[in-house]
Amino acid sequence: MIRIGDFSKLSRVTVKTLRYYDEVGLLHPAHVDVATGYRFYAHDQLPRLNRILALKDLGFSLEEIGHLLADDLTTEQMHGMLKLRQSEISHRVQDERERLARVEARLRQIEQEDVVSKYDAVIKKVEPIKVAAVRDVVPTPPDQGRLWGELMSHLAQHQVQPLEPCLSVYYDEEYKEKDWDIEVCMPIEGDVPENERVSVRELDGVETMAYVVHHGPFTTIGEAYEALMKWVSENDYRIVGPAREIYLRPAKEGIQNDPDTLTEIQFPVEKG
Amino acid sequence: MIRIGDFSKLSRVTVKTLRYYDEVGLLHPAHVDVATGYRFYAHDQLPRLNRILALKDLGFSLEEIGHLLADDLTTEQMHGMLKLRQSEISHRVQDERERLARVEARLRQIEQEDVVSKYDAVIKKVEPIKVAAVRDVVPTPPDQGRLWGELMSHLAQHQVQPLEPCLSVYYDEEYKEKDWDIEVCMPIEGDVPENERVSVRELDGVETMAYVVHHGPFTTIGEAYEALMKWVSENDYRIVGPAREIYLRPAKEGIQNDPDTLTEIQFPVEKG
DNA sequence: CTTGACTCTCCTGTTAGTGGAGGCTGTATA
DNA sequence: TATACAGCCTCCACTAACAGGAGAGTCAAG
Repeated sequence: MIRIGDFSKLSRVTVKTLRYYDEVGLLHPAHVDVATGYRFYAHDQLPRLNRILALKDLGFSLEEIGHLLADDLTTEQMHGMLKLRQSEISHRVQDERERLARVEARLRQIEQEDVVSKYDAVIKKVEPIKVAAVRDVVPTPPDQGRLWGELMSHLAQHQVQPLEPCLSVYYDEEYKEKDWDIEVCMPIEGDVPENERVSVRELDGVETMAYVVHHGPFTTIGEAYEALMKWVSENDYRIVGPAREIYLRPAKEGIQNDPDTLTEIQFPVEKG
Repeated sequence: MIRIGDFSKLSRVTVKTLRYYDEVGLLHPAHVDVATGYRFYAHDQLPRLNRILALKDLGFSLEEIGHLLADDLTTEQMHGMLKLRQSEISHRVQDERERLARVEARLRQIEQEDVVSKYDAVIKKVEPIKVAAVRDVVPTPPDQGRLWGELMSHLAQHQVQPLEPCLSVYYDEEYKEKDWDIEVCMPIEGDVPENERVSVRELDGVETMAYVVHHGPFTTIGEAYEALMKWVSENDYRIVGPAREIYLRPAKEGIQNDPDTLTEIQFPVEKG
């Protein structure tokens, strides 16, 4: 019979941990003195403790270890648990490696430009969203105001309450000097009749959407695009769909340099 | 002014999380109604929230993010934090990859032998330990009994209380049919005079000691050695020192096949 | 006025233990 | 034999970053 302190030295497991394993039922002492509550361990409990340590080392939780030890499972079951563990760990490895790549991209950015970017790119998931939309080719982005006029008057005409926030989709794949293919969208609930100018449809949901939020006048929105595109390429993503601009707080009617607008720029992306 | 639910939809951050960030001081709402306690956010709080998400994505804790946002730090400080993060993450990646290798080694073992080994190899750290020892070449391991006799009588002669557990060190690098170079060791406290047979010294501590515990008669201890050596090679370690046998519960005087002995077998190892 | 959606605070639970307070127990020494 | 002290006990609080839920108050629409 070995007292807890000696068993702790023998096994190199702290006394606290041994008591905890007793409490959660992983390893009860061979004998407990009823009068004093002292725990006494037997030598032959060491193999069990070592099995616990080995399984912990493989990444199993204490609860899983409890089942593994209690259920006396078959080789196939053990095999299955290990397979599961394997896939979980390799996912974690993958995640951490991507995180590492992001950190390194940030480091490179700081080293090259010696300044911390004001833009923070993040990935999120975007749900599908029902919108009323007008799509057309306009000379320059500010000219989309005309499309907004069309869309809003159509909605007003049918007494549909638009939801917040509105957005535009930019379909051109490369940069253009003029003639932009733009769709202006208003999220709606319920139904609105379509016509030859106004369509009603669902914008696709996107699993991995990279985005930044631009705070400032529209005239400097190019910086946000630049920052986001740089982040996308440095983090080994590629753009797989049209960009969106979400007008979180739009400019006052037609004022192009309202200094207090808030615009989210989104790119659907995929790894590689 | 945006209510918490809408701000949650806008940012794709749960209401619970927003309340938590308020509580820990990461992001207080722009305004809180004193009467109702309702939180109201402003559009221009989104960039800050996105910065929080981006930093979280890089692996910073919320506490670190708090400092990063509050202290308005220099480029060099940011650089330093990122470097630290980089090294932490790459360590984690390394750890997880080693864990993955261990899981895969177990899987291979199950697939090849279709049976779950009764031995569980684990790595632990071993502290230096002061011992009295007798080292000599003996024909076969069971002949070390003679050395034990010498050692014990010396200790008894000087009235030194031996500590538990005793151990042997096996110095031969390759397997031998006969003539084993063995040192028998008794941990002691305090001082004992040496003589030409008995030395007193410190056994080295070992950072990474691989070990298994053998439960059963000495005659089958070969299986434990085999299992440990297999584990060592499968997990890409190599043996970098003499093996030790720790007699956790020794056999009754000279009985080679006491079925209830407990022996720990240790190999100092290194990665690669 | 009622309904239902939204919000509030407060409490508990999550992992695998660690740290500490306050109080027994067992042994060695004076 | 008294006492010091190491070792042991239980119970409680704490960790990170929230999630889930109870019970109660708030708001706008019908």
